[in-house]
Amino acid sequence: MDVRTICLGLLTHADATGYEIKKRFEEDGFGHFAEASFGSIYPALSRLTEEGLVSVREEAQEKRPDRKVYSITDKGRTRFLEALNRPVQEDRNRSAFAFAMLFSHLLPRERVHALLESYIADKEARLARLNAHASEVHSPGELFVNGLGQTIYAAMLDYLRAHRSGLSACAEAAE
Amino acid sequence: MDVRTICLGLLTHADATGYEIKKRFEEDGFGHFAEASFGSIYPALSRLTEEGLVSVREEAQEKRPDRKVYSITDKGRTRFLEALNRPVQEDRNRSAFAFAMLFSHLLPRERVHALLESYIADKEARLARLNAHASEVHSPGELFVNGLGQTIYAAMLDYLRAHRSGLSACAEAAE
DNA sequence: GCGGCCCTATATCGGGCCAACATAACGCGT
DNA sequence: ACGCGTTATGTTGGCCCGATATAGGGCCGC
Repeated sequence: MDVRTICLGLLTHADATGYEIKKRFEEDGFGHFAEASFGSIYPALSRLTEEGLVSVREEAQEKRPDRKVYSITDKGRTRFLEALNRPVQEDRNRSAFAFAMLFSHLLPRERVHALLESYIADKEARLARLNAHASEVHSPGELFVNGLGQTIYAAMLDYLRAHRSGLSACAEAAE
Repeated sequence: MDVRTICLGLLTHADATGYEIKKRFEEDGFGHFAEASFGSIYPALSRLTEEGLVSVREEAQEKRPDRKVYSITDKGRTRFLEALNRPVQEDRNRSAFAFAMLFSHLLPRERVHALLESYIADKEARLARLNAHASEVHSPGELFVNGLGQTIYAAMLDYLRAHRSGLSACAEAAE
């Protein structure tokens, strides 16, 4: 699932600029499963244009940089379907928080506590965002993925809240 | 949480070769939160050696490549603690499965079904591995992270099983 | 009214990281 | 005798991210 494919997917919904592609994933909360930085989106769109998988129209704006609005072409749609039918890669997750918790016995109690609390706050915010967005979801697939995300965050929050005090206590003893 | 830090962390537990570092994360099931490929582990260990954060002893084996067993140095432990006390990066998750499900209305019913079933089987296997490893866990931190992983997988499986038939039905209608 | 900050918007660059490949020998099954 | 899986190290091409650059607009406080 490279960034070019992610861009093609977004463009099957609606035309968009590179900036909008990035924002949409963040706002819709699908960032849990797929995201990309500007440093990969802009080159991806350039190359998709070269390959004829998307087309561009430049909308000159007064006193702002030109908007480059990208549209997916028929060739692009075909290529996207091919990508969807290739074997899917395994999930890749990386959590610096979880990694740090593996070494909680090496950390001061306050550090473990602060890490836990800010992690919980972050997950709460993400859950709320997904929940807020659930009503304006169109396709059954989006509803499914939104629900999956909410399920994961809710389960994590339950667990984190249930174990927050226990871990901090252990860290204290080892300090 | 770069690969050098991950390697240092593993080496606080026990000396290891590059090969063993990779295996340990896979076997222990912590691969959900942190993992690295050989293509980054070996260069990471070389550079850690240059920087004096780890030391190497070569164990020549007959008729096998030499094992290079790495040990963390005092300087390495200090550096690792510094890394643990720096602000943690946000989680990064990428799921080609979830991304594909966003476009289930573009896919044939059998494809959606096959994707779902193999995804469920994969998560079941990972949950089982975490569960099997829970008994041989030493530190409270590891127990916490193991439990967090199990919680996530269990919640995902509940959700996937509850919604597997619904999604396939929708894909059929759109085919 | 002006300095600071966030938002829109595009783009590049260094460096990190991965997948695939290369090498090499062993043991096990068939 | 052949292939396959496991131990073990390493390189390479290419993808991707984070930081940075550029640039004007709007808004808030002072």
